[in-house]
Amino acid sequence: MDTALKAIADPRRREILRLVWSSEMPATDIALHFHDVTRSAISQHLSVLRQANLICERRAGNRRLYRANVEEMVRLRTFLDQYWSGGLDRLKTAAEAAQQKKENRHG
Amino acid sequence: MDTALKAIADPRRREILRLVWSSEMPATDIALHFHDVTRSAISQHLSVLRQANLICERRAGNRRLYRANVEEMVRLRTFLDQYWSGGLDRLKTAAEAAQQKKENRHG
DNA sequence: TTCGAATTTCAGTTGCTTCTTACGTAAGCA
DNA sequence: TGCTTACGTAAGAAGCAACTGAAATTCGAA
Repeated sequence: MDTALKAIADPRRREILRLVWSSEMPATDIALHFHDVTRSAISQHLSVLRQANLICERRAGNRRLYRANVEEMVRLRTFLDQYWSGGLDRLKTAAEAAQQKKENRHG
Repeated sequence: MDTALKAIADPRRREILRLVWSSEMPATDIALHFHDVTRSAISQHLSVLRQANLICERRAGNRRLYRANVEEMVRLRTFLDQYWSGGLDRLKTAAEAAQQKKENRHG
């Protein structure tokens, strides 16, 4: 989970995921979207995403087609949601406790 | 936003945020929760979180009290939500397009 | 088999992250 | 004033991350 979080912390990798979310795309096409780095760099980003299990690779002849692993993306979002809602729950509990205290003082 | 994402990509920093989410806590107490690193390391994590605007600092005499910047946390979550829902939207559009194509073929 | 295209992998550089130890500083107390 | 507590900051080690350019791999085509 930590690997995935680190993977999406990079804007280039988020952009790659965006490209391959709704349809698969060959590595070259992905690389063409980035004018400031080499293909090699993109290939390495793809490798990071693959290790984080955030993309799937399919070979078709000469090419390698990538697409986002939506299941894993959803799992990551669930993890984040739980993290946030856990925090908000504690905040709520703390607010209620403070309220209780106040009422006790004034009652 | 990127700074914030990188900040929460670290499990120790997520744990710190969890500690100070619902109530403020002095640096020493925060550090005491971590038995495997020095106080200095925690201080540096706090500095990373502060630069990401994810925590607020308040000085009280000798001490420095930290608490999560909930507004910023919410903003970060919103950003992530938009990222995900953007992806799911594209996925939906792509699925509909594929469906349309299929119907055209068969019609 | 030989060539070219698509793509990864390797080697090397540069810069960032995380950590430790040591030091600096400000507030509070004797 | 001098000591202690609660911190941050500096300096340096070790490891990791992001790149580039060159070499290797793998497939399709001639």
